[in-house]
Amino acid sequence: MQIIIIDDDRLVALSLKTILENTGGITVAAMGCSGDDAIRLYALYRPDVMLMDIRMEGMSGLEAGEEILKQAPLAKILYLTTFADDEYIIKALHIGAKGYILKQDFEGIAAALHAVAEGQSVFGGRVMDRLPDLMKPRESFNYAEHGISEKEKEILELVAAGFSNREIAGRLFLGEGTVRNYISALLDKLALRDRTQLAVYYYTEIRS
Amino acid sequence: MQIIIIDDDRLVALSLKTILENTGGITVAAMGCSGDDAIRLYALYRPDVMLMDIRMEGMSGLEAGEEILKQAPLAKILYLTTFADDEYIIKALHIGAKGYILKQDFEGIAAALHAVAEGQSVFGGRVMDRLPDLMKPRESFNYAEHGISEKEKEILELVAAGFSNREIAGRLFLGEGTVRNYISALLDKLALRDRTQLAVYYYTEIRS
DNA sequence: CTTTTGCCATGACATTTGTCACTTTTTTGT
DNA sequence: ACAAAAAAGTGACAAATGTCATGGCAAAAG
Repeated sequence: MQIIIIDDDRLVALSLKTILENTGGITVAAMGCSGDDAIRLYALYRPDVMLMDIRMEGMSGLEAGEEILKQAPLAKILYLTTFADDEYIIKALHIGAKGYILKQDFEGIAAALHAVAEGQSVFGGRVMDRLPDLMKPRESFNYAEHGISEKEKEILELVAAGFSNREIAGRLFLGEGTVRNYISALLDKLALRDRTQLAVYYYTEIRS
Repeated sequence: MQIIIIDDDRLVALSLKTILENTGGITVAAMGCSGDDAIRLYALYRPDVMLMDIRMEGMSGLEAGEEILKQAPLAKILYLTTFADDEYIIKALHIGAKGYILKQDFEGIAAALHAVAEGQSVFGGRVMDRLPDLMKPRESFNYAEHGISEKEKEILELVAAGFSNREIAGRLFLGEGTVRNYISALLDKLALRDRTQLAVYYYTEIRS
């Protein structure tokens, strides 16, 4: 398996090369220390896996990865990082990286590379711990606990969809005043002030 | 590395055992075909990794995994499945599984096992494709594209937080009428009707 | 049978909101 | 320094919104 290592700390890059080439089955085709290197070397060598630091001077690993994937959508990029930063994790996932592992887990990097080469995606232990938080478990909101009736729930959803009282009334075959009353009741029960706060509440607390 | 294989299709389990034991470094300590087997065998052998089918007769792999993790929080469970089902993926992540790969990718199972043994988490290619959807892509909204200025953006955020015009004016040291004008401009640019739709837009399009 | 309760409606009212035309102030380019 | 452009403000107005007190009505409860 051929890989390319990109890290702006040349010592780290060299250490990785030494470790990985001695674990068998891995050949380091080239090494670089910047995002530009990454793009250039990938196009040149087409390695099985690209092992890249996510945080570098100048062009970040993410931008470089995005560019590489634009040119070669099947490229396999494995990011290396020193800490599990939520922002980076999400962005890495979004651009289509094949993994995100911590430099601390250096014993596992070889195994991760093999798995990535086989088409799997790999995440370091501590990185994984962050994922469930980012991926909302979608804990269903309990309307009953707040004393919200079925009809009130319906109205709340329409308000949260951006409809006016008149539109809601038309949709539910109710009087416009009735809708106003329902909204008043909702505002009271949820301790809010106006329909906009109702919508905000819906998106932050209910649909979270 | 010692593992346990759990699959209610004995033929599949046997095939896996044969394949894995011939790839080197992997020993199958035991095999089972139910959730109960999984719990019992895990407690008995304490394997490095538990390779388990997620879909089984009776107790599902998920329930068994939950129970195992309750008794041994550090247990490493790698789920095997035939298809990438969103529901299962989320639940598997939530209970703390170390991976979720497809049986079709059998060439990569050994590599995945090694990575998991080293503490990483592994996801099959097709499984990974589903993750960004489940995890809001949070693709940074481009305010400039809609001709929205910095101040307008600020106001939009305050509206989306549920503040009234008076409150926004106070917070930004602006006149109340000015705030209204800004909101009018925003509504015009985004082709919306009122502040509530503005909040809805914020949560659905921007903060996705 | 009445009483209560929940759901729907109405009308009056104060407030907030959105629009518009226009002025003042500040920034900026040259 | 001066004119153009952008940002901030004003006031008037119509429409939408939220509150409240009140009443009809049907089903459930007593």
